[in-house]
Amino acid sequence: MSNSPKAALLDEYALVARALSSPARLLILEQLAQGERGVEPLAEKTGLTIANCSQHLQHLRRAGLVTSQRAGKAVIYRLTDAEALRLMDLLRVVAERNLAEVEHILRGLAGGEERPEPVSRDALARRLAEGSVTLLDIRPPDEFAAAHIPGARNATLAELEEIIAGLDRATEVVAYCRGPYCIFAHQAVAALRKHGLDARRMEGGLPEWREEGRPVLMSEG
Amino acid sequence: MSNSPKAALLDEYALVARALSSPARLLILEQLAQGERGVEPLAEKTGLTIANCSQHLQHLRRAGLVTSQRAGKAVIYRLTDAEALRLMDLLRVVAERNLAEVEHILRGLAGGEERPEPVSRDALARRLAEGSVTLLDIRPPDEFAAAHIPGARNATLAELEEIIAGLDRATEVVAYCRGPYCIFAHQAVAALRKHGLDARRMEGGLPEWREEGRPVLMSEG
DNA sequence: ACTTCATTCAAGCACTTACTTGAATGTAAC
DNA sequence: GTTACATTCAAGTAAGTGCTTGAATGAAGT
Repeated sequence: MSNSPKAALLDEYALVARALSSPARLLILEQLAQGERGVEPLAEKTGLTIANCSQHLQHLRRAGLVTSQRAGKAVIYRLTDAEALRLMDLLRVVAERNLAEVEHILRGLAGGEERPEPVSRDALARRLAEGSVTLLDIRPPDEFAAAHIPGARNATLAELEEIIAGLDRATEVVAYCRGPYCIFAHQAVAALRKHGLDARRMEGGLPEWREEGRPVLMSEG
Repeated sequence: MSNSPKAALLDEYALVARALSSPARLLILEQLAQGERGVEPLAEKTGLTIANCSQHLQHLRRAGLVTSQRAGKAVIYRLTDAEALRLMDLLRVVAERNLAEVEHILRGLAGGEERPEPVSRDALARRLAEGSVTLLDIRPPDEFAAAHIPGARNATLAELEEIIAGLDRATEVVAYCRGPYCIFAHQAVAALRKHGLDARRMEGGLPEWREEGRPVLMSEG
């Protein structure tokens, strides 16, 4: 029934899935989804040792999900293409739809607040154009500096409490963060709603926004 | 940086990917993509022992990719939703795009023949309506009997050589099979082209055709 | 209740994977 | 060339995975 070439193909497909089957590698992919990175920055952001991070990166490269390129002493990794991003997102979608545990965790993140539907990127773009929305970028300042959506205001979760008082309570707040696997926006929305503000998440994150060719402010180039 | 709920979410996403990271489970999913099945038929089709197959199925169920349901003494498994199908297909797309090994295997399947672009399901549907195409279903007879595209003629690879002589050489032949991971159609197209016929594969397989709501002839219901 | 049958569970084995540590590679600057 | 630095390699250990075997569950029919 299954001759050799079929088995060989399945091995390759399974290899791709296997590359996605480690939480550490998903963390790395989340970082790479935001932009290309060297090994050391990736290791620092993900909390892995450098050697371990390098091994994971090679695993991802073997699976075709990332590519690497030397730049002087450093090796720069990046996602191979947008399909990698889609694969990451689809994993999340399947898990959110079908796994009760995920639903439970997301409810916990909302901290008792209701969990409104996210705002589509299309809708957000329209409302940004007409100025009828406050956009918050809930990521570390260095990532905000590297790239963010024009018009967004940067705030970490820690800073959020301080700036809430200064926000216009009449306009809706939309929060976004790294993307597929980032929970900052979830937590920010919960905090904002706890203070009575009308807050929602943007659907997806910065990588998806950029992938669609929408405007992004970048630090270099 | 990564607090506990985030790690818990990543564990769940990784669990989904892990479920897809075994060739045996991909084989099972390929079967389930065609329709719901009990454990024993799945074990037989995939060449796994029943106990082993059952374990794989439970792995897939924990990942939310399949659901089960008792029917008398038997337990019927099926794909949870169309997202599972998309995930399977995206795995294949990434592998075909980025892994040289996959390209190599597919060239080998073509047996030296050129490898034409597949026919889109839309185009095939139109040409079926106007009768300008010969449609071949390259699957085992039992699977053909269970469900197939109206107007298709069933032929296994073994039978193909015999029927080639009887085919109208003026009309293009389109072959399809199980879907994402099935190579029967690839091999059939190579054999047909070797005999000088104008043959191409249908894009995807029966599961994708059915998923789009196109007509399917089924044995029961 | 007993038997039959499909499926699942549990234990054991060979094999693989993730992470750590320390050495090796390769590039750039002096 | 020597030194410094980023990354990769290699070896070792603990934990996990896939498959097999044989027993256990649970539903149907007698």
